[in-house]
Amino acid sequence: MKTAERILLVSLELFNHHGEANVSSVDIANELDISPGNLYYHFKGKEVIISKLFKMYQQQMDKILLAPQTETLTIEDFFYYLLMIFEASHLFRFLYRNPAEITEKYPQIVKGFRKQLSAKEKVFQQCMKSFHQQGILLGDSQKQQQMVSLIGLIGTQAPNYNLLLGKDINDGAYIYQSLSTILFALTPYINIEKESYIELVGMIQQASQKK
Amino acid sequence: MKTAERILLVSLELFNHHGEANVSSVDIANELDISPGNLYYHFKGKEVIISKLFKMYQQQMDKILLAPQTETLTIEDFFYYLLMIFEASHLFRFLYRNPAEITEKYPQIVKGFRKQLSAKEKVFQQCMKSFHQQGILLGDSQKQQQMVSLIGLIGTQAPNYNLLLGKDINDGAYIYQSLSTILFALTPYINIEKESYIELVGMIQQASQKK
DNA sequence: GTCTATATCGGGATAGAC
DNA sequence: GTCTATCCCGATATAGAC
Repeated sequence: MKTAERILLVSLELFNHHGEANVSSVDIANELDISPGNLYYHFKGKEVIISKLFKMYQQQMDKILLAPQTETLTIEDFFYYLLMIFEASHLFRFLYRNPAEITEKYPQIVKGFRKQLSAKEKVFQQCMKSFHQQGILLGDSQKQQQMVSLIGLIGTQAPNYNLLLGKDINDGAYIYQSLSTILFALTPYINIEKESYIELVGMIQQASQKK
Repeated sequence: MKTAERILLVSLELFNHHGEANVSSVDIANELDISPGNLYYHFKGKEVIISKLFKMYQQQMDKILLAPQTETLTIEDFFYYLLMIFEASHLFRFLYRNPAEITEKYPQIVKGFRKQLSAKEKVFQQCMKSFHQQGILLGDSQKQQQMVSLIGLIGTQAPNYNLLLGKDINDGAYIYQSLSTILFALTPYINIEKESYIELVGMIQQASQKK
């Protein structure tokens, strides 16, 4: 593997586990057993590394967000879809660990970050709308909007909340909890057959054990 | 006002607005028009300042959490109660801006922080239980637990989510949204008369305009 | 591409005069 | 209590040899 690629992977690993602010360029170089000078030959500072990592994240997410939005979207589809989004975000979870600092320190990525967030919310909105049109979802557009916000909040902040509670988030177990919580909030508003509901719960549990 | 007190107030202000990590001891001294040396005479470093601020927060919160938990707690009581908690947290919002870093950097306060969090969850649990016993709340204990977690997540992470969306959180408008979201999630599970519901929504709106 | 050595900068922290 | 001056240290960044 090329050095540049190794730098990116190791940086991602270290950022995810210790937080971007707690990892210096020297730390990265040490982990790779290369000199800081060499690191700087490939990437002129942490900023460039992070920009690159963000682009990688963006590419992955763009693919997921472009997943076909059929008019006959099922609840199961939607949760599978959420799972994919959450798993992709988990791989780049350092970006969500401290959004305030990251966006202040690296203003270049703020725009992309916000754009992606609103893209996600838009997709969620479309899903809700589709459910509503199919008669699956009860509740006016205001309720739908609230559901979308709640999904956004849970999806982006669940890792931080778990960190706050002192839990280790590296295994990604919180993803399963997030999906459960969303299902909990959504259930009263949807028409879903009991067996479909049970199947969905099963799917979520299965996903959690895959790790 | 004594210098020590002024230091605490100004520090809190700066931390809340710019984030603890972005405010150096020199920044604090400059804002107060005193020398860094003088600052260190009163508080030996940022750590001591933050410990003190956290204690102040803890005292405020302890008072609120000790509020009498009657067996006839109403939904309105509960939301008023949440409002008090959220407002107190808002005054010390820097503590929630980057929990991961704060707890790593200042291990002394971690214990207190977690203890307080679990105290809050415990109180929420009692409230849910009370509602259940009064026949106000539907749902088994698992649902109740999920509700408690959701309230915890919203209560602690809503500011960060709004920061992520690029909103200014200093006016505290997100508090109103948080209460609305919690009401949105709770409503399907509670027996509440239409007029009580409307009154509650009114209370929340009123609180938001108080600022 | 990779190394060593070094420069720079900012924040944290202290000594000693007033 | 408050100031100035200074030190220490870690992180960023670069120059130049190999």
